Parts: sequence; structure tokens; C-alpha cells
Amino acid sequence: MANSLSKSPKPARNPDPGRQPHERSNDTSSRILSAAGPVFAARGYAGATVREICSAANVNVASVGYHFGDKLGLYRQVIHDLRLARAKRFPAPHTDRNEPEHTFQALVNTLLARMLTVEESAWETELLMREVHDPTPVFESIVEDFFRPLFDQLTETLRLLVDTELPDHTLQHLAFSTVGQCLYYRVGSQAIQVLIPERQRQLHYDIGSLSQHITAVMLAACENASLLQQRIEPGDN
Amino acid sequence: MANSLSKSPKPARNPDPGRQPHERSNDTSSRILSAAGPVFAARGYAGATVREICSAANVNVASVGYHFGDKLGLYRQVIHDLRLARAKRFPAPHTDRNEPEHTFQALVNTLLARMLTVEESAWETELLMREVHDPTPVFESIVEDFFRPLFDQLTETLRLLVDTELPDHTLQHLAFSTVGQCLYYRVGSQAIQVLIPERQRQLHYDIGSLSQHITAVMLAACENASLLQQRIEPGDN
DNA sequence: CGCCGATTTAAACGATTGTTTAAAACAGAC
DNA sequence: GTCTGTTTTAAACAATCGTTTAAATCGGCG
Repeated sequence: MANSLSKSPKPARNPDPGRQPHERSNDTSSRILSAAGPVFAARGYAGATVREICSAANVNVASVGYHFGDKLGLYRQVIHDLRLARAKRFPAPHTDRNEPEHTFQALVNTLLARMLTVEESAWETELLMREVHDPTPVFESIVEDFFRPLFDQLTETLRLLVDTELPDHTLQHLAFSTVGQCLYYRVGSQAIQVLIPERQRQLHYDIGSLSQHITAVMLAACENASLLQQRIEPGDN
Repeated sequence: MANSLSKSPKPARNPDPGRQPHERSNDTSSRILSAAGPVFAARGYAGATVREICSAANVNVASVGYHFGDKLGLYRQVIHDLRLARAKRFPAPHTDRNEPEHTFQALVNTLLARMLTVEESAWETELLMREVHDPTPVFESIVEDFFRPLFDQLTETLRLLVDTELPDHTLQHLAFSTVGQCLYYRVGSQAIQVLIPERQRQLHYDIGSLSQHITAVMLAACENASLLQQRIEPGDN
């Protein structure tokens, strides 16, 4: 709780500025990094303890202070490495201005894949979800470098999809509608597990089925874009 | 961390089994309950401290142990009281089988109101969101008593809305699309604060505007329900 | 070997956590 | 007032947290 949030108390004397002649020292910090990701994802930043991380990495507790300054410095490095890994693993699709439907479908696929992939990198998604719900000091940079590019691409693709000219805020709402539907199958997964029997889940809740459904919903909305502008009488109950 | 999760260490000698002749004692435990809700919502169950709760309630730290056994016992009581309050504050709309559009709009309004209300009861929503993300033993009962009724009503209303006959799992996907869009404006609110300038947020992100938009999207999807069944070529990127 | 900077280690520090304890304060019956 | 059971209180408890310290160890170099 009473941690440094802006500056490391000791100037975080990082000993290796890029080079790797001594494999031994680099090995320690990389082992810490590998162990820290899953622990931060499972417990959250505040809930994770440097002792559990160092125990999983088989290093001394003081190693975190030596190599990363403090707990927050380690967390920043984990997030930094995570962003590089995610950008490579789930590349945003190329924007084809002649086939916006195709681009849109690919974007939905990318979103769902990022949400629902359960490989060895599932902890990355979990960590990002924790940031979305409980922002830490690194959250804003995550949004800027990570979410905004996809959000902008989604908005521009939707602009190509709708027949009529729509104001920016309506296109942004359409983008949030798309993201929201994809996100729900991760955010609400625990609720879905209670609401939907396992048999139905195994049949109709794979990435392909969900991607097709969400794309169909949004394409229908784009084709009736005129509906988005006319006033609908709000419910009075 | 090393707390009791199933049984209270001491049998939680609750002194008042229903009666309230001594207003004084009841006053202490009710002040604790009133203070605990917002703190649990703001910090999470693990992050909240009984000292902060008791400080906000102006009672001694030992009072929690005396009246509720332990921290988890207090949390259970908070969740119990919260359910009663929410059911009264946000009643589900009446289902009018002759005007499903009207019912649907009212359901979206209810969902958004539950998500975005920022009165003195905003902590209740935050606490429920924490349960959705990090389920505790009380989560399943929350889904059954709280989410499933609205989910079923949503599914049946959508069945009335679509022109053609759709399988159950497609209607459930449509319900999740609706819920997901509403939920996003709460789950992703921190991201939206970074993505959308404050001026635009104040103009276009009120409950009425969002409700109108989400309803329009889903009604468009229902009118083109045939789209939901035909196969769309999945993106290959 | 001896020297030296980089790294690792065991141990301790101060702060904070949930919980417990024993005494004090309270309220009503007699 | 005196007694009795309930409630509140200040203080302490053991455990755990992030971080620091000072000594031990390592790895080349002369």
C-alpha cells in the first residue's frame, strides 16, 4: 500500500543496459519476469506478493529490488513485455477499404481470439482484464498503445460499412457495441457458466460461432443505419 | 489471507437474534454495515481492511469480530442486504407480449440504469462487478436470483421480436449481445474515459442516448434475423 | 594468488493485516 | 447501591507485507 508510485526509492540501479555477456545475471531477471506474469494475473497487482513470485522463480526476495527497483518496477516491465508479445501473437488485420465486411469480420475474430484464447498465454488476457477493472498507474499507456489502435481501426471500418453518413459519436457507439459483445464472453464467462448448461456451451460458444453471430448483428445494424438516428420513444418503466 | 473461509474461528456469538429492544447495540452493527459496503466496493474483499471500515463507522475494530464473527461474516451480511435493496430499487419491467419493442427498450433501460447509476448506491454496482470478475462462494446465488430472471425475460422478449423462428442458442446469443453492450459502459468505463474526450462523454454517454443506440442495434439485428443463420466466410487474417 | 565490481543471499526492519484478550463501561433487575 | 449479563474499548497478538542492509559469493583480470 505505502509503495513508491512515481519514483523508485533507490534509483533502481539496473546493471545491464542492453548487453548480455553475463548470461547468469540476465537469467535471474528473466526468471523473475517469467514467474511474475502468471502471479500478477492470478492475484492482481496488490494481491501478488514478491515472495510468491521469487519463490516460483527460485530466486531471493531481494532480487526484485536489485533488478527492478521495486514491485511496481517489476510490474511495469511485465506489462511492457506483455504488450510486445500480444502485438505479435494477435496482429491487427490489414484494413482493406474495398471489403470492409471482410475487415470487420477479421477484427471481431481478433477481438474474440484475444479474449478467449486459453493457451499458455491465458494469464496475459487475465492481467489485461484486471487492468480494465482495477486500473494501476500503467493503465493509461495500455489504453493508448493497445486499445486505441484497434478502436480507431474498428471505427473507420464501421464508417465504411454504413451506407449513410453518421456522426463520429454514433460510429464510436457502434465500435463500443462490437467490443462490448466480444468482451462479454470473457467478462461474463463465470456468469455464462451458471446460466448455460455445459453441453450447449461446448456446441455454440467457440470463437467461430460467436464471431459469426456478433458480425451478423453489427452488419444488420449498419445496414439499418437510419434506425440509429431516428428517435425512439424511451420506455417509461 | 489466512482467514477462515467456511467457519468462523469463534462461533460468532451474535447477540441479537432478531429483536431490537436495545437500540444502542443494533446501532453499532448497522453503522458497520453501512460503512462496509462502500469500502468493500472500493477496495475489494481482500483489499478492504476492517480498520478502514470501523474507522468510517466510528466504532472499535473489535466490533466486527463481536457482531459478525469475522471479516467474511460481515461481507456475507453486506451481500445479503445488497440483494434485497437492489431488487426493490431496480424492478424488472412488466412483459407486454403485444409490444415486445417496448418491453425490450425497458429492459435495456433497466440494464443500463443498474450499470450506470451513480447515486449513493453506486457502490452496490461496483461490488456486483467485483463479484462477476472475482467470484466468491456467494456468486452462484447472485446469478440465480439476480441475473437469470432478467436473462430469461430478455430471451423471451427477443423471441417475440424476431420474425422467423430461431433456435434457443441464437436467442441466447442475442440476449448476451444486449447484456454485453450495456455492461461495457460499466466494465470499460475507465478505458472510455481515456478514449473519449470528456466533452463528448458528457453529450452522448447518458443512459438515454446509450439505451436508444443499443436498442436500435438489436432491433436491426432482429429484423434481419435471417442474417443470423446464414454462414459468413470467416476472415483468414 | 589477490583484487574489485557485480550479484546473490540470509536476516532484519518497520508497517499493516485480521483477530484476540482482558478490562472497562453500560443497562436493567432486584 | 449491588449484582449480572451485554457491549465497547484499548492494547496486544502473530502473521505477512515490501523493502533494506550488510555480509557472502561470484567472475574476470592482473
